Parts: sequence; structure tokens; C-alpha cells
Amino acid sequence: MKRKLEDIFKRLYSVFGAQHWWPADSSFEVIVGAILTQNTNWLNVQKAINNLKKEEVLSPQKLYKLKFSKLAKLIKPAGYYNIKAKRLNEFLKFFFRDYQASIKKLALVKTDKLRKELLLVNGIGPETADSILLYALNKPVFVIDAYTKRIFSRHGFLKEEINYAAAQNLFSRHLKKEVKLFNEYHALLVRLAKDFCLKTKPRCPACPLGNKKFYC
DNA sequence: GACCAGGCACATC
DNA sequence: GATGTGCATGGT
Repeated sequence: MKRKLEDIFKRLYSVFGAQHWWPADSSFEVIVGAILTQNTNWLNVQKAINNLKKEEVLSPQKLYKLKFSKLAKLIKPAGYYNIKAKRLNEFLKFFFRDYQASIKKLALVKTDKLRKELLLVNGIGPETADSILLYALNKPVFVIDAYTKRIFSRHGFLKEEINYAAAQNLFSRHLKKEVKLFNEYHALLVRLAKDFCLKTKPRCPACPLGNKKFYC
């Protein structure tokens, strides 16, 4: 399995190259993006983030001071805007209360401890927590998402109904715990799903993983 | 007009 | 503890 997972990574990397994730100007922007992108197309998230930038409120202080209705309006393109405005505020409440809105202080916390704390924030689930740990704080945590599960289950490496922790465990167990590797691997899977699988339904004639019979 | 998108919490059984 | 449902916009 170790060999297979490494081989898949090499193939993806040779086809697509480095993905340069996460596309953002700051760690805080990564966190905001991680919450906004929940079940949402990234293009829509970018629009919401651009709105925040234009209004010059993309900092913990300014975002926290913003009226709820104003925040909701600005992030509207990302969908679920009422829920997401609440989730951003829930994170900010935690961020100010426990870490004085300091990314540096956040990054000093032991990964397992911080992950548990993030999961206690209403609106932050496993994928969002892990995206924050990996892409905002450079912790070696493998991010699982719907694409990852779908691709690897259709290729027979894991069961479709596998839960988050078990899927994550598979990668954590067999791969070197390196930030760079985990960063690229997840990003490459997203790239594969977007650029091949979803565009070539129901078949994938040029599948980089050699699967030509069905799409992932 | 249907279907999908880099989830999550909550209700109900 | 499994399963269902609401949340909502914009692109294809």
C-alpha cells in the first residue's frame, strides 16, 4: 500500500506538477477560505474573499467588528452565507479568546491539541480543521475530502463508506509525515478530480492513474 | 433546468 | 450510531 500511494503521488505530480496551495496572501486568509469553501465551488469562494479584500476587512480585528448582516452580504457569493458568517464568527471568538488573534501563537500549539480545540468550534469539522492545520499552519496533517474518498474508493484502495478518520489513517500510516508531501498530494487529488474525472464523465480515457473504464 | 461544488450541525429514528 | 435534511450561490 505504501508503494501504491507513493506511486499515485508520483504520477499525479509528473502530470500536473506543483499546485502551490493554498492560494492566499496570509494564513488568516487560508482559514477564512477553508470555512467559506465548505461544500462550495472555489470560484465562488474567491468572489467572497475578493469582496472582503475590497472592503479591507480581511483581518481578524476588522472581520470580528463587522456587523453580521454586513459580513453575510460580503460573503454571499460563497453560498450558505448566513451559516458561514456565523461560522466565521465562531472561529474568531475562539481565536481572540484563546490566542489573542495571533497566528504565531496558534502555530506554537501541539498539533493534536489544536486539532481537538478546532473541532470544538461550531462550524469547524474534520476537513476544515485539517485544512487549517496543513495549509495555514504548516502542520503535517493529511486532508481528506469528498474527492479523495471517491477517487480512492473507485480505484479500490478504500471502501466508499469509510469514515474520515479511517481514510486519513491510511495516508498517515503509509506516507512520510511531510508538510510538502501532504500539501501537494491533497491539492493534486483536487486537481485530478476537477480537470479529468468530472470533465470526462462517464469515462476517463486519459486517466493519469490508468483507470480508463469509469470516472472518479 | 438539473446537477454539482475543496462540509457541517442538528433532528429523528 | 446510522440516516436524512437544511443551508444557497454561481458555473456547466
